[in-house]
Amino acid sequence: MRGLEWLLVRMVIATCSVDYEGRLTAHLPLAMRLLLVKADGSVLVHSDGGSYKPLNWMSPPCALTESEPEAAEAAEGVTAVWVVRHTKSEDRLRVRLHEVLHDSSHDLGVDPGLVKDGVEAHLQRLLAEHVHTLGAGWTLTRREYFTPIGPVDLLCKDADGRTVAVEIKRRGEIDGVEQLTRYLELMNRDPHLAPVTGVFAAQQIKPQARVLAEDRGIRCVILDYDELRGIDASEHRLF
Amino acid sequence: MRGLEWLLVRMVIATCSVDYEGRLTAHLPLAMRLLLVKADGSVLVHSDGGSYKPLNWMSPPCALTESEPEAAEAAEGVTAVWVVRHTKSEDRLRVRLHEVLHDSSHDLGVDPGLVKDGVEAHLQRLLAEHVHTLGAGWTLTRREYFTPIGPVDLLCKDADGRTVAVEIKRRGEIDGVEQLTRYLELMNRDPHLAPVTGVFAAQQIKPQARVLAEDRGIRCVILDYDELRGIDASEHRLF
DNA sequence: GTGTTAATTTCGGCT
DNA sequence: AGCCGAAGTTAACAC
Repeated sequence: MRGLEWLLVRMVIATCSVDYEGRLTAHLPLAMRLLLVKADGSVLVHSDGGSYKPLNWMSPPCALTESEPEAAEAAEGVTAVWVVRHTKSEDRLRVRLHEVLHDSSHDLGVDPGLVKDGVEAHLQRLLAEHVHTLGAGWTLTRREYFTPIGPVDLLCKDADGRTVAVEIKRRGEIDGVEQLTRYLELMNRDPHLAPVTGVFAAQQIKPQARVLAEDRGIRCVILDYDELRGIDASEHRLF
Repeated sequence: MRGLEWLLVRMVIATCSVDYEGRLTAHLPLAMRLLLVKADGSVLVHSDGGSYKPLNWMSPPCALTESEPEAAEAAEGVTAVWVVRHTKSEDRLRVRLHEVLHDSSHDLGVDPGLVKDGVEAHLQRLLAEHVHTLGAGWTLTRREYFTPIGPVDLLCKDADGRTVAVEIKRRGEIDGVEQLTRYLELMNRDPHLAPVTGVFAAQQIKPQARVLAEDRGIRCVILDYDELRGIDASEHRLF
């Protein structure tokens, strides 16, 4: 039971080489690196640069086995060998440690978790409240209008009462255009709804997505999150 | 100049709260966490669980400023404040440190980098060399055959001289079928190319992707990377 | 549990 | 430098 274990993070600074075998094969030559072993057995191999992604890693659920090096390895300077095996798949990570400069463990306890704001769901809510930004006289029929193949983000009517399906993305790519196209095809088969036109609304629209959308008669609209949010200056400044 | 700096990784274990403002707004309540500061100024906030992704972070290029807490913060137990600003954008990360249990820095030096093998590019090269595995008498016309909406992985001719477009994926999902479908639609509009049929080739094909592909008359082929690579038994077993 | 979609995606390749 | 597609994507959410 995880609740009975110590929730420790282990930090090791050591020269090491790393081999991964699983969905692909990968190798890290001998160098000084930071090794993190989390409470759930997962292992992260970090260098001192790059982004948050480790050079190599093993995701939970997995288990670490620490063992003595074989004679041939010891002769090359290996002082310890870690083998991390994924519990469900055949993925394996092997870390050969040479010189260890630091090795400490710390109890972190449980984490309350991250609170987010400003993702796609918020864009949808904001645009639903300000649907007039899509055109004068536009009105909202429904948010999350359900079809057999999934929900249409917004169903609107323009000033002339024509039905418009709106697909909202933070970043507009080809996938989103395909998604909206499927909805439009389906809805235009329904004589109660047809004709339905489409709007592809996103904070950013990639050129290829725009070309595809406009080729299919779908209008592209760039959304400005701050503008939609309006001057809600009530929010306090953190910085 | 980065070359003149010490390439250090700093590891801090501390109770802290974290606020991020940038592409979204996010907050981490007060808890014990691991903070990593890399040589390029990037910061990672890790808990003791989850995957390799930090709870919160700042990607390079960025700069960290460590400062004293304001009086109100100090009264709440804050002992230090880190502000990490992204150099190119308005992204900001604020870490309020309370109790610090560990704080050490280590020189890692430069990393030789990761060597990968077995990704999609290799599959494409291998299948191009062994296009006969798709059918007796098949020949390769072109790799990366360009269309206005993107490159077709392989363009082949079958034993009867009919043109076939091959889409290669490591893992075959619906997106890949949609992609191939778009290519086929486009190419079949061109009287010089039409008729063109499709092959969806992947190491693994999800059932829904297979159904969609076959419903559209696209043949599905499972690729065996080891088989394509041949019996290169020279490679030694690591595990 | 399986499948689908979003992500502060990150990362590499190519134009 | 920007754009595009893959990733050992990971993670959240719906069914």
